[in-house]
Amino acid sequence: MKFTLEQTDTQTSARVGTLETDHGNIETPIFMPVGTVATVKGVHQHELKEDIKAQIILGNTYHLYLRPGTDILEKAGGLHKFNGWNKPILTDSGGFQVFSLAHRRKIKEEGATFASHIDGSKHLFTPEGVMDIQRKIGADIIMAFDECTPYPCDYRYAKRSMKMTHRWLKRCWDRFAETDPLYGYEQALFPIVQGSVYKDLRKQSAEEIASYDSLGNAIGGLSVGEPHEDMYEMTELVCDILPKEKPRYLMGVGTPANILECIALGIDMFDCVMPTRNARHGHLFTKNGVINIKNAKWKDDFSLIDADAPNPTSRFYTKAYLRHLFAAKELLGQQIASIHNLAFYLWLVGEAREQIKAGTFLAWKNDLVPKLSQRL
RNA sequence: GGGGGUGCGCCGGAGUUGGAGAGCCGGGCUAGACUGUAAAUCUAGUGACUAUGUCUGAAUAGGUUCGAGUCCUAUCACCCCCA
Repeated sequence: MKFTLEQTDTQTSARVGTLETDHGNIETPIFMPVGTVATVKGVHQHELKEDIKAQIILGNTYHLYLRPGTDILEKAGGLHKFNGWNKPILTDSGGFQVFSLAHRRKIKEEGATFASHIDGSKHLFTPEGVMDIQRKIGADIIMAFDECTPYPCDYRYAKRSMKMTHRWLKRCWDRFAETDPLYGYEQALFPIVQGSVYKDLRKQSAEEIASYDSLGNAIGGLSVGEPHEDMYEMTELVCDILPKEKPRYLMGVGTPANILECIALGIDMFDCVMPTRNARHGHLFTKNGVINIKNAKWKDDFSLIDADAPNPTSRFYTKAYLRHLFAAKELLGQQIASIHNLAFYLWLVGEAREQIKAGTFLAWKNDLVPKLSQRL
């Protein structure tokens, strides 16, 4: 795996690069659709490739380990073969589930014990075990096992948690180093910066993560409810410390505006459930603002969902039809909306890339950001 | 034509053995939320008005009663049985 930094913006810290993997190249900045349980909900792989233009998708270690289970994924020959997606995959480690399933788990130095959200069975996730599971799943990029701290989080807890995440990282790193990929292609382990919203902790953590000879680095523990200013401040601080020649992945972010602002701060990779989850709830993103397609005002609006969209699906169906599908609770509505939102997110990062290359990124971003949150 | 039954919110249920209702549960409708997915989920509102309150309201019109959605009479509508 190799990252080439091709260009850096002169007015901001935005970058253009290419990450080469054994499953193909990823042009950064990039947005990675989330496919927690081996599927980007409601979207076919061919739609991801042809309509949405996704270059890499996510899976989740915790969910895939519980179902279908690593034995099935090994028999299939890895997640790529199992779900038919032959481009790059990144798996999250289960660190986010330490946060989101907080009341179902206990954290110890050894690892985290979960009560399965499916059947209540108990499972111990250790840094070593999570590396082994991710070897079996076979993603191109795998994530260190961390604790994603909640917001708000008091300083003492944030500091103690961060230090444990660092110790867990060492254990992940060692296990990763002493094991090999199972399916004949390279895997890369990305460590994760923590430290909540505390500058000194973020600095310490970024320095610790930067000391590893990783192929890329991630920033976690943000977009958990903190003010946007805090998110941006922490991102900027951490980006200044992380090595420039390696890709930087901001985990779980975000809104279209968040993504543009964080590209400007030097982030190369993003993932978020927002485009897919909100799509299923009738919330569409466009470059002119957001549409709640369930609203009555769209019932006889026969204009296209997004006449300017780069993808065919958004230029094929009308708003009135899509609203009808949501009103009737027809599955196709959620599928169309998911394709639309993901295609918009991929357009957004692709256009950002072009604007950086052209030297017009800052003006373009500043013009677009206020429009993105307008309600249509 | 005769007999029996049922009528309250946009709809479907529940409930009301004369005593507190703008009112229980679903649905529908109208909005809102959603950031490394326990999420095709969750929350709120949904009689009117001059609106932190007031008024009207249990098919319609009367009656009995301190008090009626509940009892009585008539009418109307729907359902069932008989002819």
